[in-house]
Amino acid sequence: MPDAPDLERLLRAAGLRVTRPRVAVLDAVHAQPHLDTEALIGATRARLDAVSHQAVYDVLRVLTDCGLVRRIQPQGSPARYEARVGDNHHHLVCRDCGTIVDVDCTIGTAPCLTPSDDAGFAIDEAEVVFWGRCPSCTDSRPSAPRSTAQRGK
Amino acid sequence: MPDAPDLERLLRAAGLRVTRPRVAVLDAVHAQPHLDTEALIGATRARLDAVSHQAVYDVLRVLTDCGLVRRIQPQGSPARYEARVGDNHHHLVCRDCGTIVDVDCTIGTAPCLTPSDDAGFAIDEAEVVFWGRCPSCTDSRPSAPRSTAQRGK
DNA sequence: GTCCGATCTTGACTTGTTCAAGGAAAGCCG
DNA sequence: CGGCTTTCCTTGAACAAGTCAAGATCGGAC
Repeated sequence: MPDAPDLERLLRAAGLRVTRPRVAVLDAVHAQPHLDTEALIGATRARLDAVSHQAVYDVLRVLTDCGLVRRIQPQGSPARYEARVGDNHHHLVCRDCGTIVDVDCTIGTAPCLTPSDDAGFAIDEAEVVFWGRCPSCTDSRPSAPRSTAQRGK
Repeated sequence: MPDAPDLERLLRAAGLRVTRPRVAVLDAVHAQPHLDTEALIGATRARLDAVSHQAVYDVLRVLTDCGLVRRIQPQGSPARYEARVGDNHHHLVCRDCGTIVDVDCTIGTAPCLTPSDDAGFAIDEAEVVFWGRCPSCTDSRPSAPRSTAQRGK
């Protein structure tokens, strides 16, 4: 996990100004992947006691736009962010508790799959989400109710 | 495309009461795939002049729960619905205008892919979204701004 | 050290969706 | 066909996530 100078370097390399909120948000995303915005606001405030939620939203947008973080948003979940970018990996999502786990892409380069018929589209990414039930949810409730993904609150 | 008696049969087969709103919503979803909720409310009202938005939300939830329609929700877009269910097909989404196109699954049976490492998950579905630019957007703006998917309003 | 423009704070506002209470209608039964 | 029960729909309010806008503040070039 990169330390503060590394993070600053990342920001500068992307042509962004280095500010305390940006470093803190970027650090939080590196520290814990797949957090939603609300959790990231909390994690950012733990690093830097006062930041507005708006600042976090802005920073996340900027970081996403310049490719320093990736935004993912499985159905039924608010936006989540992760720092693994550029390696085209995919995700496993638990239908019961909402847990997200990374999976490496089997193929390697983006887009790792190509559709049978591209309908004339210029495709640049294939996003894959594997839906299922994580080990602990499988154990606790062998056959759970079908519901849209709800994260354990 | 199924006609009214077919739709009623579908509802009954799923163990649901047949009501005018349900038939109308189901018909609308069959008629035009990939509409969002707001558009579906409009389409439903065209068939049946007064329906509350809440009824449409409820009906869509029920239809989704019993598998008569499928709910999809690409990043940055509100929920959309389609009547093709059970064939495990995937989607192509235009980053510029938000257009969604169906693509048949190359493999055939769900889950059509398996991750390199399933982390102990019991996986039942692999959802694939191909991101790119549709033919008309490619023509009009050879290199467009990167932005979260916005549908042309 | 100064200055300019990018960035953050504050606070209100949209949008998409859900909750809750009561009235209406579907379908069973006689 | 008419009543009864249960499910469904209407109305209206509430909620969550995210966005907009105006002004204060800070980063970094000079």
